[in-house]
Amino acid sequence: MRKAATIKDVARRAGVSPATVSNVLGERKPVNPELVERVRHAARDLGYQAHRAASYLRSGKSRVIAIVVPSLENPFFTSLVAAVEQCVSSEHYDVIVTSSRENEDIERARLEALVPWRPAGVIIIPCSDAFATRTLLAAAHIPFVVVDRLAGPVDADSVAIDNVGAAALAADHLLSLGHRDVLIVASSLTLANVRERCQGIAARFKAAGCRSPRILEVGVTFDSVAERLERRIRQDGCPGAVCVLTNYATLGVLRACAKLRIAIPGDLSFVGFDDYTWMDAASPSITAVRQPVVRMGTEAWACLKERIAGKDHPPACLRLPCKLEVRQSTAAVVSRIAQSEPDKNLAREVAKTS
Amino acid sequence: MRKAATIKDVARRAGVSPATVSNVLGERKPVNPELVERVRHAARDLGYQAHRAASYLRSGKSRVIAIVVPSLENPFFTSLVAAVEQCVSSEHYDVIVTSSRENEDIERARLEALVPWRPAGVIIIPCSDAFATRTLLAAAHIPFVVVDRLAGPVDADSVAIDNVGAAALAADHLLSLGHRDVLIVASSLTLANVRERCQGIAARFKAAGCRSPRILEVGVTFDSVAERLERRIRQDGCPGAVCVLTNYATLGVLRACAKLRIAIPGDLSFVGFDDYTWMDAASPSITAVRQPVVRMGTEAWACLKERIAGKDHPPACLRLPCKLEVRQSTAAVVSRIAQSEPDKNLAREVAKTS
DNA sequence: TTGTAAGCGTTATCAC
DNA sequence: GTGATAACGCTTACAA
Repeated sequence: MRKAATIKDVARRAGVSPATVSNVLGERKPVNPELVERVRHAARDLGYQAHRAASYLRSGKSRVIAIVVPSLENPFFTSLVAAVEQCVSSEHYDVIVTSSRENEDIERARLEALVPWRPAGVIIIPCSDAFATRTLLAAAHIPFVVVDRLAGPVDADSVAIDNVGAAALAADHLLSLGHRDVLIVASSLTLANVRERCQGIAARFKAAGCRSPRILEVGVTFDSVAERLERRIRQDGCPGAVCVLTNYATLGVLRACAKLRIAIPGDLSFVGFDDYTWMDAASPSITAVRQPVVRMGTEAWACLKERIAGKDHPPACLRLPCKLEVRQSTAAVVSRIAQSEPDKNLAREVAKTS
Repeated sequence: MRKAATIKDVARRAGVSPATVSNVLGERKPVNPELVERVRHAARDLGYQAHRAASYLRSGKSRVIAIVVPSLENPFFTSLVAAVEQCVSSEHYDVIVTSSRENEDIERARLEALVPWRPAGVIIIPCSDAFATRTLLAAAHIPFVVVDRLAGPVDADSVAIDNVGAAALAADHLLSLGHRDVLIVASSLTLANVRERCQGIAARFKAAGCRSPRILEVGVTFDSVAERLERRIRQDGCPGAVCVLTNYATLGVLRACAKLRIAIPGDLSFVGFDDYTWMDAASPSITAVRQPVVRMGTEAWACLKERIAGKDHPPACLRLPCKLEVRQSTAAVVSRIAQSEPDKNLAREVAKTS
């Protein structure tokens, strides 16, 4: 038994034609119950499995979904992959996963490698708002859904969080605790979702009659976050609160605080972005905005499925609400002095710690 | 341009035969430079991309690697996926990813769905040592490499860490700090890798003339870990040190300690398993055994590639060394009393906290 | 209801 | 070096 059994082998063994085998196994056309039994039996005996490449080639239906994410080291993205994989596999599709490693050239190269598979559909988190690679998918007539990162109004199906609302949750929480001296820490303002989150915070502060928090851009790597935040705090002193708008930055802030011996929430109240298990286990546990990642995955798949089915409505544009998980890293402001005037003593002390 | 261009379209446009197009684009046979140019040009004009299903069907070479992991929510597994994806995609293979969600039935179902793709090879972390599903792969003559979880001597290529040595690193570290009262926390002793890690610790303690640490099994979910550890500490008091042998358990221990107000490393020294970014950012930062996950991925791919190439040597059995990252969560024992006799005061105080 | 035969897009074989 | 032609394993008209 060196080579795998083919449909002809099964047909011969069951004493029927290949077409009948196909009809039985694919449950396409009604077949005489007796033959069904014989075919099923023969298939089982031979361990027959239809060759997917062959059936796809003939039928034109591919049963493959590709998912492209900027990184497989970021739990937000892998959770999305997990969610999609679960939906999709329950409907007998398989998932090709690919990472662009936050690099547009890699994104393009990976997509070029995917197109020849002619997947039934693609779910993609582009590594930049420009999403220049969309032309590749459009040219190949492959339906796709954009998740998480998208610039303003897109003329394609998209699923993301309500960025403005998510950030507003964090802002309201800090405002209600009396914080006015807040620093926003975000990866890069070139991403529209980050800009929207900033707007969400600014709007709430404005509504509360406060000046907009300053923004610190810190890049996408863990190290750059910690380093730039550290430099900022050494220069300008420690703000009363930090609100992070991208998940990687959350860890960088914690490291910087640990290094500078800034107590959370004593010296600094802290709101993280994304909600991971470790945030609940950390001491103090971290208050954070939780993205509905599983729902994002299921909604993206729902969108995509419609397109695969050939539905031709105008682009869907889903914006999902987030939740704020309030934990121990945020506390009420105690003195009015500390909030209106950054603590110069701490700043000086911190500067010595080098 | 409703349908994608085929090789025939390119041939017609370049004024050559399909065979020549195939030879040019696949760089199989030497072709007249002038024709090469014409073919390349025509292909570019038409945006031609060879249909992978068709080429696979004819050539029998699939360029797909499947990777099966027990979970896509565990960073150790996703890092492995990331590592493999990077290796494999650089050699023009694509990756089908599938999660068994720690369930043998799902593992079987997913593998049954994969086999019809006839992937060139499979990299799998089985969800149990039994790895009953291996027969599926063997029957289909699909080469595979087992990673991380394997029971004793396997007659298949395997890549894992040196479990005994990894745990010994943790044991030596704790011993050198004067710890004798150590509690081992592990998911489940039904996994051979966990048993080996326990042995590694026991061996070092024996060599140091100490009694073997007790072992607490805590299951595979975050909640069960925290809950069972909490119960244990309330009953028996707080040990001088905890050594965790599975990555999920690391977080559970931290949560339990936070809840019981056990200070790390003041009351309890703590060694985690696996080394994630958050461990470095946590306060205190966490001493942990680091698995060489990227190397595990590259080695698994190297093994698999040999099998795909048809090499027929006896099964490779790679065991990679781990490193211990010493950080702030472990400290030397201060008083001799505290170490030989668990602190009953703490235990009593803790019991009140309910 | 079942069988026959064509053909999906590619690559391999073998003439030329 | 190049081009017909067949064949990969399957699905699907269409004929019986």
